[in-house]
Amino acid sequence: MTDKDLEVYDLNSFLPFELHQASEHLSSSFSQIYRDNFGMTRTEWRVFAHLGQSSPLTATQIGQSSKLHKTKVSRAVTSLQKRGWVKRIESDEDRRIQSLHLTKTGQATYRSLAQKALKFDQNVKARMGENDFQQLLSLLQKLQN
Amino acid sequence: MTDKDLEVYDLNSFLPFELHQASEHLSSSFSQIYRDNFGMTRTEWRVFAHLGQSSPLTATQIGQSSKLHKTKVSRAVTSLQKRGWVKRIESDEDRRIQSLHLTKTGQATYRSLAQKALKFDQNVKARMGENDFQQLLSLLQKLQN
DNA sequence: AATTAATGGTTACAGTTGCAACAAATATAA
DNA sequence: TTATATTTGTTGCAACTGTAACCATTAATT
Repeated sequence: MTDKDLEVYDLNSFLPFELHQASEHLSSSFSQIYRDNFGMTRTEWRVFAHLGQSSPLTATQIGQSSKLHKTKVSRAVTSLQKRGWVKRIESDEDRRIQSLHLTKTGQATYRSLAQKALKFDQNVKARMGENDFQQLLSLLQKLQN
Repeated sequence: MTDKDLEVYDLNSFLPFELHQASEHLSSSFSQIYRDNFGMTRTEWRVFAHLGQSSPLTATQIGQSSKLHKTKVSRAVTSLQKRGWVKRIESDEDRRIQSLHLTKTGQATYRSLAQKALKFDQNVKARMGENDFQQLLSLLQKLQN
């Protein structure tokens, strides 16, 4: 194998890998918080947070904006509902659709977790520096267009 | 809920979410390639690529640098070995350790996939622009320190 | 109106995963 | 040496996941 070949086959900066590792790094670190405090799985937390930020949402909408598979969303919603954090309201116009909301308890739980999440984010921001943090966010968004 | 509260609980730029979504976006897009061409799973591809880039590696080393759980690594190695892409060589010095290599066939497969991966990366780079791409990579690396 | 297609969401099943417990080998301590 | 702790890697089991098939409802076509 020549040097040129080595260059060609070098994946040290393959973007999907770097993204995955950075993502795993942060997510697994934050997962301790919702797991230890509320026994949520990663999927449940993601769905829950989407509902905390804007509700009502349909399952399909959550799937689109969270990029989670629809069966994952379906199961997470069922589980969150069983624990009393989410309630479903059937639509009168289209009876296939349920609009999903947080319950009172769910809202309180969300506030607690969201505050921890923001604290977490601020730690990262402090470590990276404000500029780099903002730039990273905007580059990530740009990537998805 | 006051405006100030809303601001506090807004997670629209929660970094773990953005990273996850960007990561999923790219990974699921590239996964078609190794799945369709070689029937590899995502975990297998990650392990395989690490071995393609530098070998020999031990399972523990792969786990550390890929940030994959050790059971995932263990199972991926077993599977890759069964398909004839990876071989294990037991260490004489420490018989707990196996050094892992690609076979001849594995190397050829790696070259094929790595080229596709680089093409994929270059597409992303072209869409984002060279500068943004490089900056994103370096910010991701910075994040993990 | 009757038939067909499309949409929202759930579920059965098989495959994948993470945790905890484990065996085997090596390192450390008594 | 013997006992204890640590490290490397695998496995049983329960939980989680993706695919495909499915039901119910609504939209489009005839």
